[in-house]
Amino acid sequence: MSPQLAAMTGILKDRGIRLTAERRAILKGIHSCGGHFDADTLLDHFRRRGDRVSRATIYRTLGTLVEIGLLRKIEMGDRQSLYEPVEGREHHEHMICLHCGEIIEFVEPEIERLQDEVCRRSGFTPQDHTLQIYGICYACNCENVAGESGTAGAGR
Amino acid sequence: MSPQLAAMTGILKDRGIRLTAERRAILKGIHSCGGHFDADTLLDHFRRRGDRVSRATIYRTLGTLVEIGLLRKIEMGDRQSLYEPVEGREHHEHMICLHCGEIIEFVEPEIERLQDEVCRRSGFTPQDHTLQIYGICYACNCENVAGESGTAGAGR
DNA sequence: TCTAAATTGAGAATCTGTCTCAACTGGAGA
DNA sequence: TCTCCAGTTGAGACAGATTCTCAATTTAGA
Repeated sequence: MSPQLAAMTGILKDRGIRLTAERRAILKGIHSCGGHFDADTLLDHFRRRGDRVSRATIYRTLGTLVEIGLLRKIEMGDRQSLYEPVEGREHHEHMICLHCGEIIEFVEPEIERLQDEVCRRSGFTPQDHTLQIYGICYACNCENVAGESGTAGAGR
Repeated sequence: MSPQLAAMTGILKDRGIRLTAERRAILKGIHSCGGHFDADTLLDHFRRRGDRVSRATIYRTLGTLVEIGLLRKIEMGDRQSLYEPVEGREHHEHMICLHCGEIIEFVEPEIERLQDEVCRRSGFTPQDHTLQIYGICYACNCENVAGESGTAGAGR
């Protein structure tokens, strides 16, 4: 068991959340997915491996993991939510490539500070925020310059 | 017909988009709604007035208006989209009160500038972005200090 | 006025996600 | 190790927003 996985299961135990076979599988699945993933990807992952974890359990468990701070939920606007492990990483925002779907993380503390300032000015108490920049990533830009086959497509 | 409405219909004509009775009604409805609205609000608006515009037409037309830049679509994360007229207004972001649902607009050019800088650094070509801050608005803050009935509720 | 093409309406379909409830199970205590 | 029960699960119904389908209708140019 990887140290991260061990840490996660430890946190569940500490919180008095039962370590069921399904939850173990989901934690493992999250790590094998790497970065960002959605509920359906995880469901497919289990189906392909022959593990049986129901849709309801996946959604429930992802919700629990968000609640206890092990995952972060990112609302993508295309009415599908993505999740990403938090594991002590800095709070970051996302650039999303409309061409290849790549998600690039970035950290810009000055933006965070300005947001806080805006809130203070309006007497607004911030609890959470999302900043997403949609556009074309470096790789797709290069490709397009090379290929130049016309419109990039990829909705939104 | 208001000058804004005239301008909007002019834009539709210029684009070769047919001016049907339903589209006229939707344009008028958008203006009478004022600020932010969702597809369902618009549908209700028509139902109450006795106008008959189908749900499909509303969604289709709103999509068209976003496409040609007359409306801006705001994804709220609770998997319902809001729309707002663009009509030459400055690009702004939103603070959303989790308690009363109030949407407060704000402009912060410095944040925009920093975003552009981040993109430039990554070779990312930005096309659009969304920044939403969730929290508790001034009015609800005051109310809570006065009432102090416990948790504010309102999920997320 | 005619006509082709665009648009509409009604309701089915889809897509995420949540809920229900009977069956199951982890793990604390005996 | 055994028991027990509160917490969990699975299957599928359900929900809400949005999109799709396709026949009927309408717009706008000729």
